[in-house]
Amino acid sequence: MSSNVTLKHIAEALGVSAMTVSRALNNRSNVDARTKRRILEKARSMGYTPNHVAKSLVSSKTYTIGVVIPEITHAFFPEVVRGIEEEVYTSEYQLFLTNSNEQFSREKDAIRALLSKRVDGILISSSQTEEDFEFYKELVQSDTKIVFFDRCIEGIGASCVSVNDRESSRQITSHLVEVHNYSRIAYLSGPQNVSIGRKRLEGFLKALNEHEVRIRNEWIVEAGFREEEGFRAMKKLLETTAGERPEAVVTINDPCAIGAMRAIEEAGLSVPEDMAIVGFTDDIRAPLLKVPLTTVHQPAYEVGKKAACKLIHTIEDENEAVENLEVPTTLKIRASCGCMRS
Amino acid sequence: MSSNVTLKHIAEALGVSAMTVSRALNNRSNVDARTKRRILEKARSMGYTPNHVAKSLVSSKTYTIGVVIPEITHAFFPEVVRGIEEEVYTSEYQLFLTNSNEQFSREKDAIRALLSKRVDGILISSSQTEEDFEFYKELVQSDTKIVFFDRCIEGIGASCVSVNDRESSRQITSHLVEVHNYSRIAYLSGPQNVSIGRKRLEGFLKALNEHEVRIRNEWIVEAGFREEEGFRAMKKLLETTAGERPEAVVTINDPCAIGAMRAIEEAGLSVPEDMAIVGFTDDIRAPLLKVPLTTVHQPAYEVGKKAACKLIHTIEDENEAVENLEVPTTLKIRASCGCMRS
DNA sequence: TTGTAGGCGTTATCAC
DNA sequence: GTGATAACGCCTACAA
Repeated sequence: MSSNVTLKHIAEALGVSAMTVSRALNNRSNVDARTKRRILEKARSMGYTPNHVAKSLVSSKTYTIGVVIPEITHAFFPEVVRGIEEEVYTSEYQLFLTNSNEQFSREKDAIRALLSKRVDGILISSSQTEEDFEFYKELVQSDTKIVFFDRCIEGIGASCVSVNDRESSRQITSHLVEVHNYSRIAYLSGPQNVSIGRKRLEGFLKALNEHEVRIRNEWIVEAGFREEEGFRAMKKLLETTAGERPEAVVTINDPCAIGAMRAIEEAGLSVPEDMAIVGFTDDIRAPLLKVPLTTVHQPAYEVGKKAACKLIHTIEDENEAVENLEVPTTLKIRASCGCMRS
Repeated sequence: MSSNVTLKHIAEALGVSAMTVSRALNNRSNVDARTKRRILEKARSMGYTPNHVAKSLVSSKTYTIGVVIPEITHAFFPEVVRGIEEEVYTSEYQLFLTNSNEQFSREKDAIRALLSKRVDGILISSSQTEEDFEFYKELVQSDTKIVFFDRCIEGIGASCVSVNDRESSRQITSHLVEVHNYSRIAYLSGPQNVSIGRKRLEGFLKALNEHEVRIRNEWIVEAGFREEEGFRAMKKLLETTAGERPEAVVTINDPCAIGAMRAIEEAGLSVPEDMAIVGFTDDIRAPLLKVPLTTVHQPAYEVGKKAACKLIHTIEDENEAVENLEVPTTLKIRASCGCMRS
C-alpha cells in the first residue's frame, strides 16, 4: 500500500546520491539550488512520500502520542480528545487512541502496545485500582513520558491535569445544604480505588461535616461511572430507604445521575420535589434533560489541551517540571437541585 | 523514553546470537527449549519491549489503521470510534485518530501524515467537496487501502459503509405527510458537495413528489452538520417565512435539529404545535430533549465495527471485493413530529 | 539448533 | 556541494 518510492529511487533516476536527495527534501542549506529544484520536482512526479518508520528508527522519535481513555462514549472524553487533537495538530504529533473500556487489563495491554510502537509519550485517564499502582510506578521509573488527566495517579513522579475534584464536590454539596436546607442527603459514589472516586466522596463528606449534617453510611452507595450503574444504585437506594427517603442525592458524575433520575422516575417520584439530585461533569445532555441537571462544569476541552501541552513539553525538555495542574470548574445551577422550581 | 534494551543486548548477556533471541521471542519452533526459557527469562528481567518501528521497517506492515473523522464531538462519531476500537482490538491493530474539524485541508494533511507513518489502511468519513474528488481517486489508484464510512465517496474503487441515507430520509419525510398530513414542509440541508448532504435531500424531495406535496425552493435552506448552523438556518427560515410558516421541518441531522429547535423556541413558537421537526442520527440527546426528537436511528457502533472489519479484510486479502455495505436504520418516532402529543 | 550476512529507508559523520 | 559508509533494531535466507 502507498508509495514505495524511496530516496534511492529518486537518487538513481537523477544520478545523484541518496544523501543529496535526503538533504534536498529536508531543506538543508548545503545543496545546490538547481539540484534541489530537480530533486523536489522528481520527488513530486514520482509520488514520493517520506517513510516515517525509517526516520523514527534512526531518530528514535516517532512524533506520536498515545492516549488511553476509559470510555469514549462518555461525552466528557470526546471533548477532551478534541482538546488534545487541537494541541498536537499544531505540534505535528499524531494520536494513537485506545479505549480501555474501564478495564485495567485492557489498559495495560494498550500501554504495552503503545510502548512497542515507541510513542514519544502517553496521556492516560486511568481505570486503575490500588493494586495496580506498581505498574505505573515502573513505567515512570523507566523514564516513560506520561501525563495523567482527569483520573490521576499522583505522587509517582508524573504530571497530572485535572479539576479540583474534592473542592468542587464540596461546593455542590454545600449548595444543597446552604441554599436548600436539605439535611437528608445520599451519595452515589464512584469506585473507591480510583482517585476521583475517593476525592469526590471526601468533598461530599467534608461539606456535610462542615454543616454538621448527619452522615449515614447506608446512604452512601457505590455506583460507578456509567448510566446503568447509576440506575441500579438508585434502585437499590430506593428499596433500602422505603421508610425514610433522602431529600437529595449527590452523584459521582452526570451519566450516573442520569441513570439515577430514570430510576427515580420509574419509582413514580419526581425531581426535585420528591428528591433533588446533582451530578458532576456537565455532560452535553445535562441542560437538555426534562429536569435540567445541576452539576459541576468540567472544562473538558481545556483539560485535554493542557494535558497534551504538558506532555509535549515533558517530551521535548528533559527539565520540564513534574506538577499537578488544575483547571477551574464552575457550578452549573439548574433545576434538578430545587432551584428554578416552576 | 521506554526500554532501550534490544535483541543484541539480550544476546550478549546470554552469549547467544541476536537471531536466536529473535526466534525465541517470536515463538519459532527451532529453538532449544532450555535456551528459549533462559532467553524469555532474561528478556523479562531486562525489561525488553519489542521495537515495532524496526519490525515495521522490515515487514513493511505497521498493524496500524488511520481514522479520519470530521468532528469528534458530534456524538455519532465517538460511538463509531468505539465500534472501530472494538474490532481492531481483537485484530491487534491500533488506531491513529485524526479530526479534520470539517475542513478538507486538515483532512488532506491528516491523510498525508498517516501515509508517511505507513498505516496499513485508512477509515475515512470525508468532509470533501466535489473539487477534491481527484485526491481520493489518486489515493485509491496508488493502492492505498481505504474504506469510507458514513460520508462516502462512491464509484472510485473503495468500499463504503453507510446507512441508506436516501431511503431513510424519504421514510421520515413520508411519515410527516402520511401520518400528520403536513403539506407545508421545509428542509434544512447539509452541504450539497457532501454525499449524505445530497442523498438526504433527494430522499426528502422524493417523498414530497410521491405524495404530490408542493416543493418550494425558498424553503430549502442550506444549514450544515452543526448545531450552530441549524440555529442560524432556522432563524433565517423564520424571518423569510413570516407570512406563511412551514408546518414541519426536516433536517440534515440531530445537531442541526437541536439548534433549529432552539431558534424556534427563541421565536416564541412551540414544537410540535407551531412547527414539527425531525432529525437524523439519533443523537444521545434526542430522547432527552424537552420535546423528544423524532429521528432516524443510525447504528453508529455497527457502522464502525463493519467498516473496520471490511478494512482489515481489504488489508489482509488482496482479493477482498470492493463493495458498498449498508446497515439498516430504524425510525424513532417521538414527540417532535407531532406524535405522542400530550 | 544456531549463527552469519544482508537489507528494510533513512540520516549522521566524515571524506572528497 | 556531494558522496560513501555505517548505523538504527529487526528479520529473511542461507550456511554450518
